[in-house]
Amino acid sequence: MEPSTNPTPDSAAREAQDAFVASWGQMAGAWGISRTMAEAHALLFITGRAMNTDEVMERLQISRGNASMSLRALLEWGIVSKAHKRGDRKEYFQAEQDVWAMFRAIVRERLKREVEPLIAQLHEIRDQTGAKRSMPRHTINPELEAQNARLDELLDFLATVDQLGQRFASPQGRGLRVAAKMLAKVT
Amino acid sequence: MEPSTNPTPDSAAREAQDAFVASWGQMAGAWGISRTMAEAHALLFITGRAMNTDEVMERLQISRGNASMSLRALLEWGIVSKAHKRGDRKEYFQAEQDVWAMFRAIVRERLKREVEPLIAQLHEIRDQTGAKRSMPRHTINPELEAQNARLDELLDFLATVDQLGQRFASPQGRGLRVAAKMLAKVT
DNA sequence: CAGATATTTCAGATATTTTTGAAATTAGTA
DNA sequence: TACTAATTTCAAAAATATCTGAAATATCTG
Repeated sequence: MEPSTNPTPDSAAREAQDAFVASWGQMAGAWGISRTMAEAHALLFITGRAMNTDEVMERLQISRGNASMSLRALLEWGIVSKAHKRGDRKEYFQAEQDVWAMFRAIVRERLKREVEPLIAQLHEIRDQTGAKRSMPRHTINPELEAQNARLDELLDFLATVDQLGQRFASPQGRGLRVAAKMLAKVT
Repeated sequence: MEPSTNPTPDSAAREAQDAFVASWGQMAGAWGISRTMAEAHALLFITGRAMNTDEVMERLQISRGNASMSLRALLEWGIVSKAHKRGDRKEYFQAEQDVWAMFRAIVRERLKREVEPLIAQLHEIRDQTGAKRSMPRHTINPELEAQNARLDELLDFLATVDQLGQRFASPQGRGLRVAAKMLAKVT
């Protein structure tokens, strides 16, 4: 004897997992990643298990290629890591279980991929239309000056975001969690 | 005499604008909004002018329908506002010029659209598999307990994010700018 | 090393999102 | 109110992004 213990063994857990995967997957679009990638992450996170490619494929009903690419991407984001099982040649994947560490990894990666390149591009654009201070008098053009001021403001903002992010999302990053909890309390 | 002042009057400003629009537009995908929406915002922000639909269409080379939808979406995000010119029946649109106010509006909107609905959904899922503390003894299932603990951790995290966001991105929101500048300095 | 298994890659197929453009609606003017 | 201009809507078209599946590559095992 072994099946048919009760109505269903832990189908409740299973259903909750599926619902979680679906919810997490819905968010994907709004954050610029593919649904599958979000779902794979959700599955690994909520089950807390290390799963191999075939298990993920099966559970999410996706192709091998898709599973491979999605899991790789999650590794690159640093929120999933590899694991191995003795006597099993397959690679296993497990999600970072510390929610704050996961969040820090995501912030770090977005800064690196999106904010920093943007800052670099904006600096180039800014330099196209004159150095920060003092230009030859005759060059002064109020419109251009105003435009440059807007760019400078934006660059200043982005630099602050980047600095703050760097500091509080550093891998050890005691920072954020403590700061957040503290700030959240202060009314 | 009027054209051909020099090589080009303020074509430099124009070129910088185009470059800025392109850079800003590139980010769109990663943040889950359409390229056009980002470009329209970039255009209004960098020029600092109030423009009507036709000007935006012309400048970005997009259709009327697209311009209408994109500008409307920007209004809903609260980072663009309407303006009117005397003797002109057209609606004009201008971007919020304060970068920090713009950022606050975006954060507020993302919390409302993405984080809060997610929290609600996760609570439902959480409730499916048992109340937070104390269950009938016989129901205890270590796997399920662990899964619920993960959900609780995540919910706790999201609640903190939401609270913090609410506080520092409130419309007046002195909060963030000051806090950010302060925190950024502390080494 | 040879064979077996696992993983990656990527061209083509699918699915999703975005855009167009013209008809319907709304708002302004005389 | 009748007319005109401005704006919105939305079905269909176009553009993008995502996914599949099988071939190519890499890795493991004896």
